[in-house]
Amino acid sequence: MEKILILDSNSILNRAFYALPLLSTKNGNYTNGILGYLTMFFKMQEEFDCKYVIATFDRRAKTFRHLEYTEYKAGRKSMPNELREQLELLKQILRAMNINIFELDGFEADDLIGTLSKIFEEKGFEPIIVTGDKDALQLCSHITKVIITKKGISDKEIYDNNKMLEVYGVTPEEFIDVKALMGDKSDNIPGVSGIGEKGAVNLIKEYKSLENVYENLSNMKEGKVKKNLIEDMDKAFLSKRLATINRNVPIEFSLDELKVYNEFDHNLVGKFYKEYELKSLMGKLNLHKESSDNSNLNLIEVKNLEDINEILDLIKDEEKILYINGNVKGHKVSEISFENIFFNIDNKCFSLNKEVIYNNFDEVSKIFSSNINKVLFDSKSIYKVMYKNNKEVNNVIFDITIGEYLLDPGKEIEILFLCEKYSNTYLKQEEMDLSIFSFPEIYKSIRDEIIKNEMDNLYFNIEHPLSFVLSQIELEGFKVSKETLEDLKEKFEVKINEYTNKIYDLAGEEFNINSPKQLGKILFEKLDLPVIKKTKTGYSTNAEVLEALRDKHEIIEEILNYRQITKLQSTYIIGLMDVIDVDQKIHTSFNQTITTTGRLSSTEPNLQNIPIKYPLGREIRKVFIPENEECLILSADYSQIELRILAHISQDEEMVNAFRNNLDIHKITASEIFSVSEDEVTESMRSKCKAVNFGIVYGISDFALSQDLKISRKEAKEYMDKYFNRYPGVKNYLDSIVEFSKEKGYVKTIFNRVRTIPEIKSSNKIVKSLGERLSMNTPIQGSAADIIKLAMIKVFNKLKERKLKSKIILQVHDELVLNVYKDELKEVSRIVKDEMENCYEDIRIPLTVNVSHGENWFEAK
DNA sequence: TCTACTCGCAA
DNA sequence: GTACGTGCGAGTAGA
Repeated sequence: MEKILILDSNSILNRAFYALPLLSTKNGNYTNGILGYLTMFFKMQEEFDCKYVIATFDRRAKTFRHLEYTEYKAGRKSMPNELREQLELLKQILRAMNINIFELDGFEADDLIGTLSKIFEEKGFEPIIVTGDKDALQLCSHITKVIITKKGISDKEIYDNNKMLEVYGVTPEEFIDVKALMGDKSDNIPGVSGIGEKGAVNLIKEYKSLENVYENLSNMKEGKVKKNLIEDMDKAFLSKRLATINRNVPIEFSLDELKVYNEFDHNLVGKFYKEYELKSLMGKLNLHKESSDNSNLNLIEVKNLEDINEILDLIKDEEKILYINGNVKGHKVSEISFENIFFNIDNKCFSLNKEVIYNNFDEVSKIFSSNINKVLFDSKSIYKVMYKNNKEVNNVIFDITIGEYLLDPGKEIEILFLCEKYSNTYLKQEEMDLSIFSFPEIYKSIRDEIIKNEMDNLYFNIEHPLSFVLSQIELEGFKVSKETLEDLKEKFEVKINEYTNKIYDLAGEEFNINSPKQLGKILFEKLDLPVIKKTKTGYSTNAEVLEALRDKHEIIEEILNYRQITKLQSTYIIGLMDVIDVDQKIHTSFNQTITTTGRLSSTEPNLQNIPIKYPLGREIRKVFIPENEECLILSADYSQIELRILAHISQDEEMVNAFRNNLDIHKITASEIFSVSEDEVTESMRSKCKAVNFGIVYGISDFALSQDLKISRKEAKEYMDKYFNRYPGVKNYLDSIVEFSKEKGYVKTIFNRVRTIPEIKSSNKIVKSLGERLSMNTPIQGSAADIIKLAMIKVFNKLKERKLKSKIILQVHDELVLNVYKDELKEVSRIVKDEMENCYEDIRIPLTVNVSHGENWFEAK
């Protein structure tokens, strides 16, 4: 029997939308509902392989049910904008996929489905109805199946006549009467009060129909049920009319008009998927013509010196571009090495495995040091592995990963995806090696897009050269003192034991203090302390909660101490010990393509979050020491760079003046806000203003500010309002940037770094205000990131130009750390300060940098 | 071994 | 009523 798939589209889309997180494309289109819908569709199609597919939709017009009963579906939430905008797009995609769309004013999708399934059953088809809604169960039969999707899109239940009898004990037709009795909250169908699913099913099982229930009312035993039935008789019959799906909707069509699924233009649909970034669906299409044709992509395996010489010969033509994809493995610097390398010159592609590479390393190196222009994927790794072996990499003109990052920051960069996005090549995971064939197209597309978006200065003068600088910083590393680490470890261990014993004592039993679950049990059940806050899974035991309980029980203080010191011990002491390389140094790894604002991030280890706030944690900085006795650690940090940038772009007169006169900005702000003279500003006033400034820089909400300052949300809001009153220029600027973001959907930094803000279009108030804060904060934080990156390059080049031995060894967002030779201290201090302060000259107010030095990172502050 | 969750560090 | 800057990492708990 020929199968036909009928999709209750509104229902499925709705389920998918709420089941998946709110995904959006870089252009700000929401796609989660569509993705879920299509994923589910492909699953069904794979299982049933139907010749025809029909998608039915509700229309916005009122239906006969609304005319009969004005309250029908009353109180139902209107569709959120994020979902509504996906409807039209879904229809477009479905049409392209040869899926037949049925919708009709005055009728719900259910009625169309009922009618269609009846017609097709009569024509000898086997209809398969897919919906998230149990209403449709009345439509199943011995032939027609109804599939109910469960738990979003992953699970399903298949119903036919027999399954209905098995599960409910009633036939599909009888199920209408069950609904008439029990009603339906979501459709606002009243039913009979006091009768739920169980009661309704039992009545219909016994009497077979609603009509029969009422005919036999007199035989029924007295009681609540009978009373309710009598009282709600009108409601019951009304409910039946509402719940009955109309299977005689006037639709006319002939089979020849129906489009046959699978005869659609897969490439056209592929374009839709590509545009809307539905990459997981790509594999469902038969675009694999290109990838199955990949047999014509002939990767030449390089086996020996002779083959390498062939490449060396080819790259003599310096008009050409050499594309390189080198996979580097290994975490520690001492362990990194090539896993393999792919070259593409003039569309001739070569692969080298690690044996070949290392057996002929000098020859292979010549390819990298040659004069031909090169395009790389993840240039930093290549620099690292080559420079570690004292080999050069010359004439790198582009790095695909960094380019893509600028076009679409905050998204993981995958080569297979880039092949799809920019060169229409669909490769499977195991065909990854063939991606080198797509490099020329990917490169040209990304480069052109960068130029088109006026990001060429940002790319070529900042991000591109920065990659090399970072590679050198990582290779240089930060020397650490194992002895100091060991000392701290022992010291902390003693304390941890003390705290642990005290806590066990006070709790009256031993338990795992590290487990919030177990700790919660002790605190809030055994010791009966008041519950301040809950998490998804139980009691909250975070610092804020413990702080509030401090006076309630001695144990709290001990737990806070325990937490503080175990954090230091495990994350920092043990954590750092694990990553010390054979040269007694720690080599962090900077990620240049992670953050949405343009900041760097640091991993293995993260050296950008070494403690400083509290004395005990700060001790850890003593571990970080100079390279040798001739050296010192030098730290240079920008003073208030974000606020200075805010003053610069907002042109707020007061703020600009404050910085021009190099005043204490938090203090000034406090005297403004609290209307007192500067001398009268108390420490508490100042710290409040500092928190407000902080909030603006990091885009926190009034809620977060109130948490920080331990004040009410209202008060927090008041501080912010006062702040904006005193700095009208700032207020103006922030308002205008939010306007800009709403209109364009993105914001930019001083150097044209772009971040799209899809959140700003959200109908969810929380998400939208998050979007507004991101719009305000990204230009500030991002511009600061731009500037320090520029400074890093300038300092690096200056040190190199002067042939100084001192080196940059770390960046912590607004701080550069250097290993300085004592005999170079004066010169290096001057260079660092000068280059950092003056790397961006178009700024209206001075950037100031504080430079200090010491025997370790602790002292250099 | 993997994932989800909670917690806490920095700029 | 909700859950409210980011990125990294440790640890527990459950599959």
